[in-house]
Amino acid sequence: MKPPSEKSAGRRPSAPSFPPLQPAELELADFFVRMAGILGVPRSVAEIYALLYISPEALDFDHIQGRLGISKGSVSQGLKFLRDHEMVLSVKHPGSRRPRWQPTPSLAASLVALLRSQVLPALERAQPSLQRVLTEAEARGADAAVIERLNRLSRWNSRALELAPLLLPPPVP
Amino acid sequence: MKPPSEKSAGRRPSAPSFPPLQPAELELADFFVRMAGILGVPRSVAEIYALLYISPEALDFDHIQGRLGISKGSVSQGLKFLRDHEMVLSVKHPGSRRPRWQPTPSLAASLVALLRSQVLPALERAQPSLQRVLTEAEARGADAAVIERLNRLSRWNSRALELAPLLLPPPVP
DNA sequence: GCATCGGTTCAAAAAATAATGAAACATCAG
DNA sequence: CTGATGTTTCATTATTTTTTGAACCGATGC
Repeated sequence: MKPPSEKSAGRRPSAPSFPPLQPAELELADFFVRMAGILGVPRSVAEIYALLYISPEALDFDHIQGRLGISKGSVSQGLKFLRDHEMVLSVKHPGSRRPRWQPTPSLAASLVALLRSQVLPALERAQPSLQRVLTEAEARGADAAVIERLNRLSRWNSRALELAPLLLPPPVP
Repeated sequence: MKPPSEKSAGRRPSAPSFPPLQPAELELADFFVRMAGILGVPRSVAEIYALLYISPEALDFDHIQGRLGISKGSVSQGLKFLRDHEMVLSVKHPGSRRPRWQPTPSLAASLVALLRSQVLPALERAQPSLQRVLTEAEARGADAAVIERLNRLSRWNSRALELAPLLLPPPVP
């Protein structure tokens, strides 16, 4: 399916004056990249998260870019993604205009938010479709076993939809 | 992240003598494709599953290829994937040499098998890494908060590993 | 044997996704 | 206002993943 191309071990050049990732940092990044891969989150995003996760201090934009050796665009988009999913927080250091970033306290909550954003929309979009398919099948007097299958699927989906908001309460924006 | 290219709505030409997917079938296929997409399962695989799911009869290789209008290679690989993940069963119709395929009775079980195969290996590979990262951090007297984070992560991971076989019992092959 | 059926494999082509970086934009300080 | 700073946008490029199809392989029947 997706044997996620291992070879990217070769380090990219870091921007001037920022040290590249150290072995332990690399290893953690690797872990996050792999996990993120399961849900199709791009590596640059996972790397940013890993870096913030292992850093004692909140880091600003340039630090992130410099240490990971990735482009401005990637950092910007990566942070946007992480922000949107409530996986990072900005702290405003006094004396500097640039926000610094750190992971939100609860990784669990972050994962929940992420799943939520991935799965829920799919379930929602599916609901009317499944309904239609089912009705159509019944209308044309389709095979009983098939109708039963479709029924189960549709019930599943709507139950999941009902439950979702309870288990994964949406943030109050 | 992955706005899964909608445009593939244009139907591919079906092989001679097999009708293309009907609207209801298309709609169901769409649903499965979307769901599969979340876990990075390729569309051809999802389409095959959807077709079997909505068909009253088990279908053979040529039927699948013909109705979906995809290549032999894709059908072969797709069926292999579905077999490997215990999502389809072959029934041998008497009088014909070719196996016919149908979905396994429990979609839930299938999903579990799929998740299992995706998540478990990642957790396993991660365990020693996380351990190393943690030890290293402690050894060099890293920031206490970071050590705490890493600890939690590592504990999480190993707990998940312990639990996994209980929740998702491996098949007896 | 050897020809045909049923598929599988795998290198090459096509499609999808992610990363880059220059230009555009927004905000703040003066 | 105006210039500098800090970030976002987005067309282009690079990378990765998926699909294709022809060559190949292993039955099975003759």
